[in-house]
Amino acid sequence: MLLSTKGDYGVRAMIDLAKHEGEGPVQRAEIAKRRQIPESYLDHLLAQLRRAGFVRSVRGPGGGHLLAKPAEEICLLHLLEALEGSLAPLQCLDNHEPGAEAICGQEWVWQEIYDDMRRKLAAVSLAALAEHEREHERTAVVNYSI
Amino acid sequence: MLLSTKGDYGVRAMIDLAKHEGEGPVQRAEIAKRRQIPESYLDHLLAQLRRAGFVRSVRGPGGGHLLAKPAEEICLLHLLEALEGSLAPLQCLDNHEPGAEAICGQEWVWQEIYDDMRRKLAAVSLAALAEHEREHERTAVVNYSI
DNA sequence: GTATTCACGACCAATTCAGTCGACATTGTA
DNA sequence: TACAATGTCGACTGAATTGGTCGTGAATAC
Repeated sequence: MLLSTKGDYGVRAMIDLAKHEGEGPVQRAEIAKRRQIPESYLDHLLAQLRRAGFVRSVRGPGGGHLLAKPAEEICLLHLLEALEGSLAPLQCLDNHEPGAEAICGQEWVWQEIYDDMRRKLAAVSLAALAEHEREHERTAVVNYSI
Repeated sequence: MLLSTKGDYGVRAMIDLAKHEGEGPVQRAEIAKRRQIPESYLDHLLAQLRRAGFVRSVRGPGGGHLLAKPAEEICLLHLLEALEGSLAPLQCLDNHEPGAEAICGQEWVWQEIYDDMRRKLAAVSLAALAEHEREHERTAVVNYSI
C-alpha cells in the first residue's frame, strides 16, 4: 500500500515550485538538492508533471521549471493521480467490473475508504502544502526555504 | 497503492472459512475453487495465516482448515496487516523518523487518511464480511455457498 | 499400508522500481 | 557566432517484489 517514491518525490518537487511561485524558473539541480531527490530521476518526474499540465519548463541559461497554474488550483489528488496512476486499493473500484463483488467480498469496505481518501486529497491544495511547510519552518530548526 | 493479491486472496479465503464456521475443516482445494485462487499459491497464504494465529489446520483425510478463533474476534485490519505487512502509505507514518516531516511535507495529510483507514478496517469483523456476503447472495444470481 | 490431506522450501518468469547515462535541443550572453 | 547553461528524451540496468509452480515429505483416517 506504499506510495511509490514517484508520488512522494513528485509532490515534494511541486511543493518546492509552489514555494518559489512568482520568482521565475527554479532549476532541477536546486530542487533535487533541497528535496533530496536524485537529479536524473527528478528529470523523469518533471517530464511527467509537464505532460500532465502541472509544470512549465524553460530551456537555456536562467531556465528551469515553474508551476503551469496557480498553486491554489492544484490539488494533491490530481497531482498524485498524474504521478502514480489510480490510487484505488482494489482494481474493481475503478474498473467496476460486474460480478467482482461476489468473489472479492470486501469492496464495500474499501469503496468507502477510497472515497474518503480521495475527498481528503482533493481538499488539499499545493498552496496549502507550501503554506503548511512555511508554518512548520517558523517553529523548527531545519530550513529549506533558500 | 494497490492491495496485493496476497491481501485480497487471503481475505477471500478467510471469508470462506468464516462462512463454514462450525462445519469442520474446509479443504484448500475447495477454497481455491470457490474463490478463484491458484491452489498452490493459496498454500502459502494459509501458512502465513496459520503462523499469524488466524487459522488452524488439520492433516489427513477429512482434514482442512478452520478459523483459529471466532469470526467476530477477527478484524479486517489485523488480517490485512498479517498478510501485507504495514498498510501505511508512507514509510514515515510507521517509523516516525524525526526530521522526516521537514523534507516530505505531506505526512500530515496522509497521517489522517491512514488513521481513518485503520479505524474503518478495525471496525469490520470477519463475521460482518461473511454476513454481508450472505446478504448479497439473497438478492444476486451468483452463489458460492456450497 | 495406502490414500488423502496439509507443510515447507526451492525455484522461476515477469514486472516494477528506482534509478543512470548519453546524445540532443534550446537559448541567453560574450 | 561560439559557447555555456539548461532542459528533453530514450535506452539501459540492477534489485526487489509479485505471483506464482513443483516436488518432497509428514500426519492421519481408514
